[in-house]
Amino acid sequence: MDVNEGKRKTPLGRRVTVKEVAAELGISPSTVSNAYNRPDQLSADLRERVFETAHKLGYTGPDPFGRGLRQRRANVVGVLFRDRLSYAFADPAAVLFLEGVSEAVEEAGLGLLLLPGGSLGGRDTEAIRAAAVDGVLIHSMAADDPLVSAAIERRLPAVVVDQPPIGTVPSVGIDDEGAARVAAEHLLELGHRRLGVVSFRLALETRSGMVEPQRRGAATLRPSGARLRGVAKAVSAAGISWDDVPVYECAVSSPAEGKTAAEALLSRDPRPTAILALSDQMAFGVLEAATQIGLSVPDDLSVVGFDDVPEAARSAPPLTTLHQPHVEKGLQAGRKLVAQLREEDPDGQEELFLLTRLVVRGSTAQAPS
Amino acid sequence: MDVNEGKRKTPLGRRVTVKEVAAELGISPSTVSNAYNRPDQLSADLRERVFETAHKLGYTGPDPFGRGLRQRRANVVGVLFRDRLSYAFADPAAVLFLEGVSEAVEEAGLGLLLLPGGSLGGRDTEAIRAAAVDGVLIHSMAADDPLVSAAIERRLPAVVVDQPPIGTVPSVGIDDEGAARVAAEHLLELGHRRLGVVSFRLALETRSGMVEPQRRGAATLRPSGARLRGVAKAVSAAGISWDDVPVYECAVSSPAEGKTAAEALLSRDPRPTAILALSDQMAFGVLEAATQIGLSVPDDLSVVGFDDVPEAARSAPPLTTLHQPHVEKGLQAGRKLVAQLREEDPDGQEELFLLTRLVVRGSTAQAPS
DNA sequence: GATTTAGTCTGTAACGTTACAGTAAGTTAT
DNA sequence: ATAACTTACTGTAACGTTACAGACTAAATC
Repeated sequence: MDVNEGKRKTPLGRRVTVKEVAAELGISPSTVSNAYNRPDQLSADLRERVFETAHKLGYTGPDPFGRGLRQRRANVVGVLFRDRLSYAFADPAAVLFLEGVSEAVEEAGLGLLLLPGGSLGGRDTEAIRAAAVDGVLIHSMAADDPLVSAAIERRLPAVVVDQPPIGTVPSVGIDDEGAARVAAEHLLELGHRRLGVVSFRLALETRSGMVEPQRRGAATLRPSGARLRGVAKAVSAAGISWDDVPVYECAVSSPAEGKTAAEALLSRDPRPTAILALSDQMAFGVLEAATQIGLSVPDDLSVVGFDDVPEAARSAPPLTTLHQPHVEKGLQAGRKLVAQLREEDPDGQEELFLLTRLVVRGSTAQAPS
Repeated sequence: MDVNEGKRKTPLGRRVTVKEVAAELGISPSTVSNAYNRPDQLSADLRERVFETAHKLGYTGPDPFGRGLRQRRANVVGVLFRDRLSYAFADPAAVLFLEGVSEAVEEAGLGLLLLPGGSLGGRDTEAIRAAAVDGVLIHSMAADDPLVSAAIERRLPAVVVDQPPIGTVPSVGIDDEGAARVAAEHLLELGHRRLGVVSFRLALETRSGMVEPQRRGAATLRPSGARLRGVAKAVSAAGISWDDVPVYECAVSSPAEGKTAAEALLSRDPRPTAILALSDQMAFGVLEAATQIGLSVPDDLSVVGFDDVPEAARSAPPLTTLHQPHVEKGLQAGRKLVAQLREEDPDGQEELFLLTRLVVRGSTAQAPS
């Protein structure tokens, strides 16, 4: 149960503290502390002697816990993920986001603490309550997630990503609706009239399968909900009934799920001539399904992805996809959080939108006549 | 400079503590603490009342710093990376490793703190010294890296990955030499006699370019050094002089660098008929270079990768590569560390080797005659 | 009726650090 | 010669928590 059953002693017995180093040198503990934290407060000579005796006694620098308690600061920012961490690492888009975040925290000299959203079902708020962090980045969580409330309650500086601002908590994201609309319009302009959509999760709870029209509007996860709205607007504008466009919801954004989704969509009659996937990962699964069924992409089937992960340029065929600046998103979110930590005056309320663009590659073509 | 210039007050003024909650209810602070940490130590009724008043006063649970100081435990494990964190996230192999680590820490209910190895040049040991962690995973660092010494000096439970055990610190890795030998033998068995090798970094300092024979043995980074040894043994056994096999060292393991490397190798006369890349990322760059030069893979050029990242199965052509259980590696390393945290009796000295295997796909074929 | 056991709750003393206010001596300016 | 700085160091009081040893009651056992 508990992580520490055994005895809790350092090999050498007791832990060495500033006090002991100070005693050994006949100076004040403050001076030892200053040797590590404010070199300008003592002579270079004494500082050197402090380090020497510290090393001799086995003191390895200020204890993080004592320092944290005193300074009320951890020099760490937390990132809160919707699902288990291992899911985040399996999602290239999330990884690119983290790449950007890590750039921001590194330039500020902070550490990066990853916090799991708990096993998919049970939302365990313990980790977020007990985390020693100065601020937190909330990544793509449902608006009604108890984890978000737990984070907000701690009144830590925070930034939310891919979701509307909450109270005074600023946000960073893209225009999901507009972007998806552009992607759909690309297919419509190529003459496709029978589309299929592969979406990822629409709400907190997990499910896979076809999405009935009445459920489409009720998404609590902003990205998928807004994107479906964008597609709906595009097809309606083209004179196609949105209710007639089949939408498949995947529980996780993976090639395997995307393949399952494509199999379901492509077995319908009439068969779609184009599939729009709301993530590249799922689009790769769509490509695989098409190949397996014997459909040629883009001749028999056009496929559009969303994200433009690096692999999209290398797939067979190269994927037409909606580019989203994932790294930049992480960088901006991280910087926004760091700014809050520094200035303590939240520029609040602010919502930052990053630009997207359609990248046309080899997976889309004119609709077959 | 400092992260906190401004005033450090909670919106509501002072921070609420267990003491205040206790005072409000006329009970002992210990009891309030117990309400959160040891529910069996008080009546369900009182516990409920504690939570109520806590909420009323704005107390959001035990402060992580105070708790950490008292318990001498953070419930967090750190992962130490060789380079900047953003580099780690850009490397799929490192990400898969993290996926495994996160699985291990989640099953133990711990957080995951990522620690940068500092900007490539300057090794900043500050982050590792000041990190509030219970243990640390040291990922693929050079044996002589000052960061490793800093970590070891703190006498934290630790596990090193892809590198020999240090003192009593156990390790997890693969048989790099044997694995690389298998990969090379595959090419030799296909009749290739003119090989080229694309390696990643051999030592702590960063450089790119051809590797002269005398430098090949002096690698301080275990994976690349051992793998080159494996290739050397394979080619020597086939009657080829290792000194005649061109080796190109890339500063980072990326497609772009791999492409540059391949361009250098393929412009040599006589041109290699097979290239062995020590990572899939670099192999993808080799494929790209070949296509651009007008060489067909595998007809004109065979390419072998190393890692078997998921994308290897989807590239054009699908990549023959040496499979390495990255996720498993992270999982085992994480579990080993957690075991140390729990039992405090390091099973020490232990070195765990995971199994690898060659996965033959479409990027290798018989040597052209 | 005496003794044990179990269930609740309490008081205090660390945990290791650094912010802050201050002292004492030396240096420079007026 | 006095005042005003500067440099180098000191002492103490928190920071917020929980481990630990016990105390008090009520119920169970002999």
